[in-house]
Amino acid sequence: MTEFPKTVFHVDMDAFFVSVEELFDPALKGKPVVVGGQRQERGVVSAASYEARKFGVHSAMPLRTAARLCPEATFVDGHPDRYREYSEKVYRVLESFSPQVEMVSIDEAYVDMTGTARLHGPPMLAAHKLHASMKAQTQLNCSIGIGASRLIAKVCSGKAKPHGVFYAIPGGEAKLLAPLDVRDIPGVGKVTEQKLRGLGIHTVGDMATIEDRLLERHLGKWGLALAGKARGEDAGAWFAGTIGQAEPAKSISHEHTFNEDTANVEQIEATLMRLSEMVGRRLREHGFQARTVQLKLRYKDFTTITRARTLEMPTQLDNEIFREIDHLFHANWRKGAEIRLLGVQASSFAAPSAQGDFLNDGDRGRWQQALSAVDRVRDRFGESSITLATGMKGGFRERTHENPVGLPGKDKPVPD
DNA sequence: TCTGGGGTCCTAGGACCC
DNA sequence: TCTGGGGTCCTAGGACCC
Repeated sequence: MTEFPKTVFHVDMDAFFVSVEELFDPALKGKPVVVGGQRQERGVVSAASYEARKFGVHSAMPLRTAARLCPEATFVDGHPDRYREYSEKVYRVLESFSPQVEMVSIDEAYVDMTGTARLHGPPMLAAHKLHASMKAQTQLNCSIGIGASRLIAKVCSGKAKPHGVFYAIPGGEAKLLAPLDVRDIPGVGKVTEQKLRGLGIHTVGDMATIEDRLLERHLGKWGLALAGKARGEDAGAWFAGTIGQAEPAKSISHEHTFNEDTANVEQIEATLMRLSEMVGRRLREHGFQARTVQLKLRYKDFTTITRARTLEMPTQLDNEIFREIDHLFHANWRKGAEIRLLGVQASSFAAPSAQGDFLNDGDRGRWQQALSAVDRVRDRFGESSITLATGMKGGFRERTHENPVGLPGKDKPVPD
């Protein structure tokens, strides 16, 4: 048996959000486009077209900054549903090239192409076939990096942008990495970069000359991992590991930044209720029961706290989540202080409990049934068709928008 | 020009148990 | 009796990614 050389593709969609928006509005093509919100809004750029990038606009930049740098840009709200839909199309294309596909984000994936030469030809040929197939089936462009490990492939896809292929021939990894800025290594952010600069380390090559223990002392576990490998030894194994199915989620969260800071308790509680509903809904969708519930609170001055509580009984119910969150809020809010952001997170998922016990559990059972009914209404009429009231004592109080739907109190029948 | 939203992983300290 | 140490759970904060 011949050992096939490990061949990993890192496939990165080009300006993904912008490209998807262009499919829905072809007039955007060739123009500077900023996705993420309107020009005067509080928020940041999710994605910028290559035309907008020429003006210095890039993702994570405040929208208002982008508007100043590029006044002629068209600002577009993001459409997560569209991106998810296209992400699935991308996945299906990749899956037709190899069974080992791992989406690492909505617009990026690792594909293990080891041993596929008979089917798809050598790596460069396979990559060009993938380009063509991607374009034909999704109308989108991607960039492809090829290497003997995830890290090498990832670095290569960066070099391939836009709409190119970059192949690191096995054996040349250390040479490829040496001139790179430390910041190009995934996992090295602003803070780590500054620490490294303080040690006189600017490139991956510099890193190779530093003693392991020094890196470990300054960067901990991660530093140690970087150290040996920067020398090129075992470079092929950086982040090597099985490429396969995504792991199940470990947490589910929603957060909201107010357009204007607020200390209005009703507005705050309404927001916490809405966030709790969104989290509960997704827990039920996934069949998860969460043991830990966490509140996130960011004040006007950007100081941020999180406060968590682990429950005796895991839950997936909006009202139980909200009860904990509301309690955490009142126990920790500096009363009267203006709030910029609120967040609700659920984590520590328990194995799905015995359904029977749960459903027969009196009050909780009724809530479970009522919320399932709410989920069905939302499936049919949209998210905004129905919402629970805040300050819920006892059963539901109805509060509806355009599409009024009555919710049951706990003694009333559940509608279908 | 103030700084989104949804995630993962790591560190560190305290409680608690053996 | 004057004080060990390992393991696990929980909480809070922070770095980082797209």
